[in-house]
Amino acid sequence: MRIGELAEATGTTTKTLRFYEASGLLPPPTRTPAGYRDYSDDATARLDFIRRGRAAGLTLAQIRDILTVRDTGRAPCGHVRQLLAEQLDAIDAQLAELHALRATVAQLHDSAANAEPDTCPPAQVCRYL
Amino acid sequence: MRIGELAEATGTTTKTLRFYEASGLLPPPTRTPAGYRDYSDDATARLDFIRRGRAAGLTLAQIRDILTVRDTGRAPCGHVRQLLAEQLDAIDAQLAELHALRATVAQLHDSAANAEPDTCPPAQVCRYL
DNA sequence: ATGAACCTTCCAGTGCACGGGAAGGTCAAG
DNA sequence: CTTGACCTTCCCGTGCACTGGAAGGTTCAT
Repeated sequence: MRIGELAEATGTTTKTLRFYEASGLLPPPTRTPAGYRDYSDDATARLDFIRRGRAAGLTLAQIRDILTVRDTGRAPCGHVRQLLAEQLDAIDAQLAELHALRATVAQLHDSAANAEPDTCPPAQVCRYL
Repeated sequence: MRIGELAEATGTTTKTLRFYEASGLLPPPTRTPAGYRDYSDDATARLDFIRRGRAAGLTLAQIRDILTVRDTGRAPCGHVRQLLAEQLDAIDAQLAELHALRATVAQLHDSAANAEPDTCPPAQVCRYL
């Protein structure tokens, strides 16, 4: 498939796909005689993985590290385990912070929802936050 | 308190404090006769709020919106509730994605931890990922 | 064979959240 | 009265993840 089709299929842009290739996230695909990029089907799975990682806040460098280990396989297994453990720790830390923020925002929202409309007259400071 | 003390007290830098002021996150403090910034104590609480939001992945623009509403208080209460609800939704979506990523990374890590060392001979592709 | 819709490389710019460092003013200690 | 640590503004640089646009080649339908 050509770059435009892959971009369409994965909900991204041709610009981003070339950028990912230059950044080492996508392996250089084969080319047609005219020089067009010709992607195989597993590119979509790879891009889905990248998209999931991005949506969860991983950097491209982190995602590239995981993919590189997967691709080369020459890294010692201990290194793979360590890398995955580090990613798990990072994700857990992020989850903890996100849960904490959710709690405070939820509390603010509850007090705003439970307040009487009359307790917030115009021209007075709104103390929901 | 002066800008250096405030930076020290909140674990940030004078550069960041001036940047926050220019970005509308911190109100311009009073000045000493010499032109030095002279912060009141509630600046530390405000910066703690900013720090919590940042740690959880909110942008400065989102934090500024919340702070602006709090400061002016002239926004209708419905707007405040809506803003908080949107933040909650965004946080929940981020949490869901982060949980999903955690699950896949945890699975990879488990299979790596449970694998026999001998099943990963050198020069063979490591299929932990 | 011509026009639209693709594709190529390359270079430059964007938005975010700062950080570096210059050039100069201020303040307390010795 | 000088030294050093602070402060001021101003402007440029950085890293990340793209995004825009120029200049040109390819493919395909009409």
